[in-house]
Amino acid sequence: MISHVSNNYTALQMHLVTLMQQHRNREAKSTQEHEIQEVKSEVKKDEVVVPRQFMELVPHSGTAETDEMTHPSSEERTRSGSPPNNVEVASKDSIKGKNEISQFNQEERDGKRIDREESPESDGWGPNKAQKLNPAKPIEQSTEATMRKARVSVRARSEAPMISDGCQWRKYGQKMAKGNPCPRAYYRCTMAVGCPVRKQVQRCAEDRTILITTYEGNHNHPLPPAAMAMASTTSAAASMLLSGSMPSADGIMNPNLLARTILPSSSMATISASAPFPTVTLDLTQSPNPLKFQRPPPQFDGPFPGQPQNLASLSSPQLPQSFGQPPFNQSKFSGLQLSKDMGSSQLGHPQLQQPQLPTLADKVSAATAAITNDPSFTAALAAAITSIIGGAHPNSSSNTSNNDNK
DNA sequence: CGCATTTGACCCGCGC
DNA sequence: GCGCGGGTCAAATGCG
Repeated sequence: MISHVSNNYTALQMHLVTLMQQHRNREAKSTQEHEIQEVKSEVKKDEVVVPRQFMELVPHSGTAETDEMTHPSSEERTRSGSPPNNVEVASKDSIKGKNEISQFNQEERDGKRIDREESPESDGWGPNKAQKLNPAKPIEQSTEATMRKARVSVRARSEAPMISDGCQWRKYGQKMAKGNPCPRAYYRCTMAVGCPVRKQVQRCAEDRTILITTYEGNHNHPLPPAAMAMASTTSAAASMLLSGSMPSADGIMNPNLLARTILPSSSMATISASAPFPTVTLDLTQSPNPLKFQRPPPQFDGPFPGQPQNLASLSSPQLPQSFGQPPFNQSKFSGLQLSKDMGSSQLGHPQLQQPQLPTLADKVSAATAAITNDPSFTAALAAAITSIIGGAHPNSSSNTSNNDNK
């Protein structure tokens, strides 16, 4: 049934894109007789709905990260390297509440942002310091803070005090969090001087075997393969969340809607925008529970009951990519249903599962891809999970990630 | 001795 | 304005 729904949904998307393109062509012809401003407004409208988000999301995929690996220093500085930085541009505009962005403007602001962000980083990580340094730009600062606060949280069962994720971390603080008898530990990345990435590690209050690791920020240095998976997840997640927060007449995407979209079907990846900071949660603690598949399919009865078209518009920017592989989505999606209860067993024996059966990462990727049609996000999710599950196998991690990208 | 960790102090935002 | 909680700093401490 889910495959059927997915089929219909895909067909609907294709139809929508076709209509939009026809509409656009017609407008382009007819507006030759109209005023130039009218033409501009149409074009802008289209840019906001389709190419803009496409432009933001695509570079955040694994390929962008790979570029960083091969050209770490110079590339990083010119285009700032860290995907959510682009997101910041989007959210900045979202706060300003204007849909007047063009690609040119975006580049221009990107340049400004680099200059802004470089100084606080070289000065240390403190957002407080950053705020003190630039007291004259409250709006942009708050947006920047929002960008930086986009987080990826990973829940996994582990007896160890910290999950090995390929990076080097230094503990810089520990606090007792309210409502949790277990202390929360604060770490920052020490693989490069001035790397802004931080993470928090805390045990779940309800189940202390569950370790909750929350990542924040983007690395400013090349990463080992195992660490890259997690980093790309952070980037893609932040990208997804914040690009979805931008306003438009069509309501491109709402994180709450997205959360409702992903949650009921996979129960593995959830997105929360209601938290103090937008957070993606990867839940790797799911115990086998076949009954979950008895649940009804996702119902879009969320906070936006009258706007099912939001879902279509959110996915449409990725259509050119996702349309190239509908069989991929569908087949893997059904694979998820068949073998989801392998999730916990794979945690213990990742290497045994790969040759014959789809990996857990494949399944999550397929599930989220089928729903979101966002290749960069789903690939990153899959890579992250592979990274965690196969923490001792960085090669398999990167391979799986690459395969997912393909 | 150098580095990492610990831990109390401090800062800041937010709600009342 | 005040208190609270989250997050960070930095001196003290521990460890190899």
